[in-house]
Amino acid sequence: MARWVLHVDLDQFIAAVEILRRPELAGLPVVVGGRGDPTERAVVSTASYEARAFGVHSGMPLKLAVRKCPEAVFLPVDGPAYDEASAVVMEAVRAHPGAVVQVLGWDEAFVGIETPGPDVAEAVAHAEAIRAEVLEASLLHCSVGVGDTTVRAKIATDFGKPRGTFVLTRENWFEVMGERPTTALWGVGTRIAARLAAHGYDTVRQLADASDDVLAAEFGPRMGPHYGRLGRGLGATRIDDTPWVARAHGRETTYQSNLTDEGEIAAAIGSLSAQVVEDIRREGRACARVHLKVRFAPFFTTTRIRKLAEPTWDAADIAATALELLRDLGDDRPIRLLGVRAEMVPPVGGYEPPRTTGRGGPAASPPRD
DNA sequence: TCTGGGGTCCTAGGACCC
DNA sequence: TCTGGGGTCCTAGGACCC
Repeated sequence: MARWVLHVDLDQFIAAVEILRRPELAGLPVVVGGRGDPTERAVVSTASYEARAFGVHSGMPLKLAVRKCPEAVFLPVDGPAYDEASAVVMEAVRAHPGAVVQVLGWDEAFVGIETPGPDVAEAVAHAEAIRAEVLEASLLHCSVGVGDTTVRAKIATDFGKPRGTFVLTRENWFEVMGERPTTALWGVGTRIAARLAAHGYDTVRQLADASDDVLAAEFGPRMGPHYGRLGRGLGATRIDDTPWVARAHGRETTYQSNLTDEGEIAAAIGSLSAQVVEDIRREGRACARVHLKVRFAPFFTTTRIRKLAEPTWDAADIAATALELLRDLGDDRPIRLLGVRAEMVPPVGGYEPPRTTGRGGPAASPPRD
């Protein structure tokens, strides 16, 4: 018997959902982001493959996207539509025989599979079946990475895109990844890569061979060795389908014109706090700590945290604490962005694994003792 | 070009207690 | 006068992912 990790990832998910309900957009460059107005301060959530051919990609300001591709169709983000499509997809994945499913976001999930024999072809057969089942249920195409760890499966998916399957295991890890830059790893961004490069670790293979002592001295006793393991493709081999429990909910808004007026700022914090309270009420857990995030013009962002004397459900308490945090900053530059986050009282007994799911979260977290 | 909005986790250092 | 070592709690800040 062998254990495999599959990573299922929908192709251009958000754009695909939009094209599904507006078939006349098929084959056109489609860019989804913000309110769909490329003159506003907002960024691209997803671009269709046709738009990507013009150099448009996720995270790019809409203002830049429209320059790169003036003929693109710009659409607003419609979260509820993606929630609905995602639910259909995940239901199809969960229905696959033997699948243990850990959802990572709207458009991706890990699937644990056990096969009778050791041959990876058996895992690939599951991957192909899941792709067909997802397509049948949702009319959406996906790609699947097959691996012997979460890290390898996750990275494999990119090589399978679009509409394909790719296998990445101990057997071909270094052959495929060894000479690639460390940023090709899930969990290594440009900052970490720069610090690794300062020690002479530029490629995945160099990181894999790095000394744990050097890594620990640079990144700490937990994260250092963790990066070494990433370089070797190591990660979880077993998928945990424990439902994810939110730690916090937050709301933030980038204002089309900067805020300077005190009353305007207080009103903005009040509105954000009210939205946050709606979200934590749905969870049934009170707010224990308030986080304030502020981006001052031109582009300086900072956050502050304050624990509340007593957990609260009251938006006015949260707003008052957020305003206090802002006042304590003593910075009166114009504000581009405000965010209020409510960190919730942990459930009795603390949080169960998995810790790294929900939308976002550090990709492959180091193991905890 | 001008940088969203939703998240999670790690590290470091200070305060405080024993 | 000089001041250990362990533990916990808290905040600030950084990093990453989708």
